[in-house]
Amino acid sequence: MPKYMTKQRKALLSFLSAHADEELSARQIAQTLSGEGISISAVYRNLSALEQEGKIRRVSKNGSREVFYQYTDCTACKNCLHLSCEKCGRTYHMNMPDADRLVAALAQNDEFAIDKSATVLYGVCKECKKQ
Amino acid sequence: MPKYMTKQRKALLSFLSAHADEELSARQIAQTLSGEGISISAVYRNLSALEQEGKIRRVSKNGSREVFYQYTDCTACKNCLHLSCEKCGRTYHMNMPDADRLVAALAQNDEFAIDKSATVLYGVCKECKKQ
DNA sequence: CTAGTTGCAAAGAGTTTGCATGGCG
DNA sequence: CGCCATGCAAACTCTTTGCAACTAG
Repeated sequence: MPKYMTKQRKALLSFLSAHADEELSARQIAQTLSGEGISISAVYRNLSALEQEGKIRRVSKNGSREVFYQYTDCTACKNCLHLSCEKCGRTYHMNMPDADRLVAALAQNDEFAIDKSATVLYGVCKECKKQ
Repeated sequence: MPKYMTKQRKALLSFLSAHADEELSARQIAQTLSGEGISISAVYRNLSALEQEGKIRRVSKNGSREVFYQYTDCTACKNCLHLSCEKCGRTYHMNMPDADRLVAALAQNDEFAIDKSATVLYGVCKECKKQ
């Protein structure tokens, strides 16, 4: 819950919104914004704050220790599945009817109750498949 | 590809096979086996070797930097989806027909080609749901 | 015997934290 | 002006690596 709008936070927010739904590492962000005069610790502190506010999602690939951040209003999609493209790194939000159909199918066959908010499906998206 | 069967490797393998499909951290393993006279570096080196041999899977929850290891022959299930129970931490291997049906359904609706080997579905398993 | 393994300690990478300084409101 | 946020450097955690000593085959 930030109280002041510092120039560092402003720079971070503007950078993030210009790269919505992309996977960015803290290093990547700090490096790009180094010209704006923001330190790596300020980046981390602001990312944590944004995460707590629900404006950002932390993501990581299975089995990897690398963590990325995504500017995505996650309060808006508590009930949808996420698809992550391995080529471009973009996250797609699966609309609820489709998600529910998929989840229901699985519940029926394997008696496994999927947690939609924790699950991410990896693959290749429509756009990247074309190329 | 290990050449010698040292007492350390023996202890590690016996511990792992006693906890097949469970998620274990390197620390956890090293701590439990400290009585057997195995150092943390030997644990890491052996885990890496086992991973390369395909006898172990590295897993991590989305958004977390914590990595766990699972004694699971992953060469056997290159073509099946994995279900991970958030309660007991066990991994279930979804049989291929079901997995393919799910993947096909998604490909049709959203034109997204799922990568089965990279995807893990999180939720609660049959057993844990009962309790 | 001799090459693969181990233990230790040092080196790394990524992230967090304490504290004095600086700036938003 | 007062409190919040920043920068810096130190601390931390997890993992990897170099090297000499040890040991399985």
